[in-house]
Amino acid sequence: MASGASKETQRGATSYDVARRAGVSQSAVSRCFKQGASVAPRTRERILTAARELNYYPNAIAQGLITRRSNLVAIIISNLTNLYHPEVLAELTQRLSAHGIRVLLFSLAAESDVDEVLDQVWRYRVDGAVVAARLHPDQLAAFADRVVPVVLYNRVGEGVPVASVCCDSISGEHALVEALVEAEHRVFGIIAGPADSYIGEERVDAAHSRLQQLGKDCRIVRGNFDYDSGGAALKELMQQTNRKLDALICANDVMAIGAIDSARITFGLQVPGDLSVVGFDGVGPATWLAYQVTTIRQPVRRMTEAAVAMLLERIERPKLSPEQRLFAGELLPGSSARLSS
Amino acid sequence: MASGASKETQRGATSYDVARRAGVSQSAVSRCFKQGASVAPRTRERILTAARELNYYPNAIAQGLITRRSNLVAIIISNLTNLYHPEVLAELTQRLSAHGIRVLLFSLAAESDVDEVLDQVWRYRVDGAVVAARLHPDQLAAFADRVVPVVLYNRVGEGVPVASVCCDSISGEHALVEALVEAEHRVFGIIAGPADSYIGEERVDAAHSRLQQLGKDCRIVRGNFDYDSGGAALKELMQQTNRKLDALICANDVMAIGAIDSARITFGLQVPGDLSVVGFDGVGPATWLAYQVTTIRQPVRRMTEAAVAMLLERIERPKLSPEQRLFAGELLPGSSARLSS
DNA sequence: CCAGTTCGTGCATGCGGTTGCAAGCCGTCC
DNA sequence: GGACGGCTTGCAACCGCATGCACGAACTGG
Repeated sequence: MASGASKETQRGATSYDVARRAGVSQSAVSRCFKQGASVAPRTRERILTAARELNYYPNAIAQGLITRRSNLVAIIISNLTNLYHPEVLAELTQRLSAHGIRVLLFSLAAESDVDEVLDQVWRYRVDGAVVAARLHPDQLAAFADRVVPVVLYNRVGEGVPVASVCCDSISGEHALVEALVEAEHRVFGIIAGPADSYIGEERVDAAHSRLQQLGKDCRIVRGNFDYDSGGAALKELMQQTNRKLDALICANDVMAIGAIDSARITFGLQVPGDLSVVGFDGVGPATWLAYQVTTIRQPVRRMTEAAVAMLLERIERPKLSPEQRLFAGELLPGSSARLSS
Repeated sequence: MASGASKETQRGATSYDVARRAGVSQSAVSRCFKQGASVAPRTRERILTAARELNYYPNAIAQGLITRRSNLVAIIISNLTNLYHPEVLAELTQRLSAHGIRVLLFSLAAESDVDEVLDQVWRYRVDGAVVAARLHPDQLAAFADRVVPVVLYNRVGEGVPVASVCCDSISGEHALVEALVEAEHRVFGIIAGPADSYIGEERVDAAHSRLQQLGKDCRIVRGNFDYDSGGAALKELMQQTNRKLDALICANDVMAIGAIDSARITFGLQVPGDLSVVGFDGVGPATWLAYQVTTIRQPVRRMTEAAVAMLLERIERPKLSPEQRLFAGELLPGSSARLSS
């Protein structure tokens, strides 16, 4: 049934082939596959039968050419390996699929690839793009010029007004800091993300400023969001604080986990007994028994849903203003930090 | 510079626009963007200038229509969330990009979505597909019928001859089993993957049969590849073996980690002192200090490279035979198992 | 029974490129 | 000086489908 490669199926039957077999015109076939077009039930039946027999599927490429709608959306991700939410990508593609839109995936190995990627994005005449990578304002402006809607994911258009969906770093970090201060921690340290991560900086700034408001000083060391850098940064902070560190705020969960392991194994500390550690994101491993990281969980499902909704709206109505949607994360108490509550 | 939306850039300049501005025919423009076509240097210069001024990019959709090459490859993944190698996707897309091929990503939420996905795959006239999902033989046959090359990733065409790239489960599990037996473990347990995972079954069968050959008995409990199921399966095995279990073989690393945490925290055991645990895959967390899982690391880079190479070959020469490439994994000694070496 | 609708269908055109063919241009060689 | 060959370039015909328009048939109402 699935085999039997006749001449027609060899290279994909066309609407003409179907038309001939059903004894109608090509336009009838086209209408038959279009929602809400006027076709008599009997004809439709004949056409659908012929189509089935020929294994006909409308050529989306040709459709795209004539309708000027490719039904393609580009997803541009800076670094899949550092995407500690594989679910984000899965959720986005599944939600877009549900709306009849296909995903063209671009993964950047390096910042410098952005222009090459955009080149391809223009060529494929995508209907829109979801971007989880750092784009230069000029590059964002190029999207506006070409009237292709963009939604940034956990990024903001630095200077350029552009639609975005983010998890609220500021309120999240404030909550963490307040809980730590409330529990009377004394010596604070922060492990930042890489300097070129906007969201990393935002988290660190939020934590830092709230600490200052509450009259606490702190040391900041930079990591790069990965496991090893968490341990390395902890070591650095231990030196700087003469081992007095008792509260550690990490810009993401993976570094928090690295720091926890290092604290326990390298420094022989109790977590949270001697050192409280908090993270951000709520990734899978954060909930593992060995860690149970006290962290802020991003509402991934709601965020991806919002991103898709915003993008689809803007594909329909390109003039829509560049709304920014901010989602509050949920504080997961965990047990990597001593909290008073 | 990047702004200034003139009429021409509004909806994408066409080759006619460029031709008019450069004072040449449309075909000249086309040739100018085609590798190895004959265009006089002076003309080319004029055309490229005009193209730049108009922000012209050839319409890949139109090119695809006429050349019958979309330069699109579908990547079909069963469940991104369970893809414990995010790098696989990143590597595949980057390698394909390097060859001028774009990735159309399909993520399956459920098995039942396969037919819908294939529908779209046919419509977009992709040049080929990389599949890391379980397809029914009929579905694989459909690819053959339509002459669109497929390469399976860590899957095999059950009954259907189809190109594939796999990590050698059998030799990997044999190595692990032999090392455990050599170190004189006595009571063996296996945590299997879900029944519908071909590769999971293969790993378990390999471990089981080798154990039998070496005169060791073992108990098998099924998990589903995730963290929690590792702990749950360990609990089950502890009951079945009356707590005598001293060697645990897990079908993947994540379950191994779940089991390690559960052994230490729930059962108060030493790993590897009281219980040796081995996994499979070599995912990131397996190397974390707290675990250092003894496991088989898949050579992801070589495997993705091979997958891409095989696919490209078959796009050029569809008649190529359905080769299967098997890559040996590397034994990472780790420290979650007591080994004699 | 005829005029006015409504519905269904075919014709023809165009989306934005590619490419075979032939014509034009120019230099070369006998 | 004329024939010839190579390099450029334009012409025109598609690729597979969507869609405005016109026309015939069926249906309705007076």
